[in-house]
Amino acid sequence: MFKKVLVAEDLDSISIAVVQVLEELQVPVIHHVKYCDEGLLKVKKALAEKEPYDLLITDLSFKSDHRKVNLNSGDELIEAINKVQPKLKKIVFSIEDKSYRIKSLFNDLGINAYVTKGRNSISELRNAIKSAFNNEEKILSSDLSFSFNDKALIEIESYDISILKLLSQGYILESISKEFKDLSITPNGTSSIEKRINKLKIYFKANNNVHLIAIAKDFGLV
Amino acid sequence: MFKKVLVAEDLDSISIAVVQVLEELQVPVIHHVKYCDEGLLKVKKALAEKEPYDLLITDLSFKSDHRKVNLNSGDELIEAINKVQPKLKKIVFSIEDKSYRIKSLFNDLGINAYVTKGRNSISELRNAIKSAFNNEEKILSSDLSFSFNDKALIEIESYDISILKLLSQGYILESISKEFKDLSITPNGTSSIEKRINKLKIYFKANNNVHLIAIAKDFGLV
DNA sequence: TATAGCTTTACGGGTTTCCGTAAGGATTAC
DNA sequence: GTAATCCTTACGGAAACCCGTAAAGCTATA
Repeated sequence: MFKKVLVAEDLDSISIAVVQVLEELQVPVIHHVKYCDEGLLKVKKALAEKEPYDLLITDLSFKSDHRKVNLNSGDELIEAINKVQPKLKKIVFSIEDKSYRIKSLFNDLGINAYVTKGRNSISELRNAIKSAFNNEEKILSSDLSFSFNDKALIEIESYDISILKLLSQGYILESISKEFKDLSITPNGTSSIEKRINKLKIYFKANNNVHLIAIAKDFGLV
Repeated sequence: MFKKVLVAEDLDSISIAVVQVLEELQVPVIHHVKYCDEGLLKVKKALAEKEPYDLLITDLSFKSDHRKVNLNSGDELIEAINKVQPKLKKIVFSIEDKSYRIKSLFNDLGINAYVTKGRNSISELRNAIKSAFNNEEKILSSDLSFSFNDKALIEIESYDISILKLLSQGYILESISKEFKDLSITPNGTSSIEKRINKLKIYFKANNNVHLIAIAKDFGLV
């Protein structure tokens, strides 16, 4: 079994249960942090001391409070860790169940397992830890119904997300076009952007921009 | 201390910790349900058997799965329970931290305490349980900064929410006006609705309708 | 009843979205 | 090299919005 595991989870009510699982599995060293920044620090320190972690279990969303932080989310934490210890095994344990988000975690951040917080998530988590230890790949908790071959959501790319984000911030077409030109994102003609928005509206069956953004919010795309 | 407590919480990772707290406080009877429907059933049954619960601790949002349910949220559960056992003490334990939502829980549903899931929520929860037992009123976990005298959000009423909801569903002004006439909600002229939207835009500092809905989604108003 | 004050509705013009058509440019096929 | 195709951009008219102003309706008060 794993020898040294780091848990990044802000909610104390949840971390208690996660730590319990690890204890059951007889992991000798279990560390727990409530902030992503702390997590990165611990990983770096462990590396420096030549006693690196061999597993990270992290949540995605962390509440913000008075404290100033650099890393705001599990995504950012993983991205930062990938720069210093890319081979660290990573399990994400989160309430998020949007396939788009989860796919990008596997494809872009190289996580080993994804477990959704749910009614039986503790046993799912236990299994995921075991599977990860046995070098299985792309482990998904069983209540997630989508498959990786499902082309539907994968086709929404970062370009679309950028548009949706700016729209949700109150930008009008012309401003988006300008912004894209500044960032040299192409295509950046108002017309192309309009067309892309149109595709998104058809795809998500939205009546208008307002509706589209409401749906995008529901899907967790922005 | 309380003698018989019902916990409604779908996430097993959290309910474990909640039950632990109750055990520490030496509550003799602790029941736990993962669905709101079950919760209502248990309350009714306990009443019928003349051994009613004296405390409910419930989450607000419950994940939906294959199972068909009548009650989808903690709000609905409380509303239903209020019809059969209005004097049951109620603590809400949720991640939600939007003052508008929380205020309505106290004012409309008569809950006794609200504890946000956070980095120190277990001790907050313990304190809230004790305070509720001592008949304190309107108990708020300490990380919530708003006050009940704060007029800001309380002025957003159900009329505004209705508008925001329809907007987020892709309705245009004219359709909203028609819908309101059908439901005999007044005012229902397109102009009045437009004016109200305008107020909301000023209030939330939104540039346009798209922006407004994005913000409303963030605030959990729709 | 008359008047003032507020709310609701109506109206109009400027802006943005919405949606179809088409021109210009790049890439691919042959 | 040329044609076909796709992608990007431009344009224009109708619909919906944004926002200010004014009329109509309601309520309270004297």
